[in-house]
Amino acid sequence: MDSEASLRNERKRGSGVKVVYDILRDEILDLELPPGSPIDEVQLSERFGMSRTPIREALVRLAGEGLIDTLPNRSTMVSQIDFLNMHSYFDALVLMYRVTTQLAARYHRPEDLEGVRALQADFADAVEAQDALAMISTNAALHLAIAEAGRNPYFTGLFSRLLNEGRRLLRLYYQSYNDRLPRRFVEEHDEIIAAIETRDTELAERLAREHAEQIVAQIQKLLMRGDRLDVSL
Amino acid sequence: MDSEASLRNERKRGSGVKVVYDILRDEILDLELPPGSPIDEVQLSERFGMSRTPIREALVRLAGEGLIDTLPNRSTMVSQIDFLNMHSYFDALVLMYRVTTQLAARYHRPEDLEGVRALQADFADAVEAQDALAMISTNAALHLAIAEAGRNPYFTGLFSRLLNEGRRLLRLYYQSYNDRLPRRFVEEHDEIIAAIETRDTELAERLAREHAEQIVAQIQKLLMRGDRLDVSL
DNA sequence: TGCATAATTCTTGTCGACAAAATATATACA
DNA sequence: TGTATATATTTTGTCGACAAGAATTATGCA
Repeated sequence: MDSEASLRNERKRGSGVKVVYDILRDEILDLELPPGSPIDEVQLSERFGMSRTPIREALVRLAGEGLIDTLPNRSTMVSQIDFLNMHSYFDALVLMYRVTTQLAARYHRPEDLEGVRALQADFADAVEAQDALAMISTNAALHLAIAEAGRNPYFTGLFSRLLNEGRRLLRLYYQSYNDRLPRRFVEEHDEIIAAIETRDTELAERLAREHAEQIVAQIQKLLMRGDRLDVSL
Repeated sequence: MDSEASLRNERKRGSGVKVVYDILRDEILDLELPPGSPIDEVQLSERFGMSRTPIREALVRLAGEGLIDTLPNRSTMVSQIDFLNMHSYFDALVLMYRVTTQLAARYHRPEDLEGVRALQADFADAVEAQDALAMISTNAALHLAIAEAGRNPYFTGLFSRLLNEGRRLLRLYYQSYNDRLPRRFVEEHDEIIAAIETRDTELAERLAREHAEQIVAQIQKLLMRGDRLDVSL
């Protein structure tokens, strides 16, 4: 348990908050810290072997991204997944898929596509291996790389946040995620990348929309089945 | 200057960071702290009469929203306005105008429009009074109220951030902003509100787009004229 | 026993201090 | 005089401590 605390003295000055932030962020997105988990500052400070000050700064950052909720003067906990307003999430997700892909078709440079193709290969591997967790993260990385080729930091920022939310959401269901459908996603990705390469903005946008709607429909189907893990609303 | 510091003892526990955050945020958006201004923690702690700890947490929040840039172990300063990638900003702004207005037409409740109309009246007053600063802020408040009637926090959040950026940007030019054109904006607002009320999503979206493009063209014209204040790129 | 109040424990927000980086200044040497 | 090294100063990141609120437990009273 003190594998992290033992880094106490070999840590570079100023890296403290970033370490805590990165680790907690991953644990939240991977549901190792499920929604509603209490966040105890002193416990964290013991775990990471540092004082509460850098811990707190990391928590402020996490709160800024909506990953934790802080009640003033009272406890702070991992934020809930809002199943009631899910359509807001899907609307935003689909729109960001569309617009980032379209902008990528317009503004990408050839060298951008190398990275994108590498990530698409990773995604294909994950699908082939039926590794749902890897699928989730490689899919997010792929689409984020496409978004970055579109070179609009405002859209990329929101999209990144939405994909993270999705990572948390999908993690809820990843057991039921290994049917044959994802294989279609690989082909869809290939078509999207081709449309980007030929700078066909209209086609890229349309394919991205269809792709996004596929994904949303898939998630909604999972949501409807109600075989989700026991996590409070 | 110690009018803020004198609140030392009458301040409620926990309100410190919020006070500092709000004040600094306003000062940055109003260009009282122009881009590039150095942020000195000890100076702020003296000014607000509190220790550096709450100051720092406020700065972390500001950095999270991109309003200040923090070089590790080195100085932190008010973030620059990125004139080179302005088109990214305009793209995002126009899209958020469109989508939030469209969603408002779909999802608003009648009582939402009361608030919207009140803010539109404020905007009309500001235009009538040729008060450019008030125009900027009332216009932002109006469109944000419309966005909130659309009930998608992801879009509202991004839009809010963009409108803030715009507030900072327009503040650069507000002297040259008092020609006759804004009067058209009042009428356009009225049309948009009417379209929302009749739940004509398509019309609302189209009007919002035209409105946004008007505004963007107006800003770009100001940018091109080059008569901007002396602020470093 | 049930409920309201008081005492106690825990957690959070803030503070002052200190040490590591970085910056500025001074000194040495060519 | 100019450059390089050493010293001093400033600024930032972190720490341990403490006090205010909230949560919890204990106590008193009907």
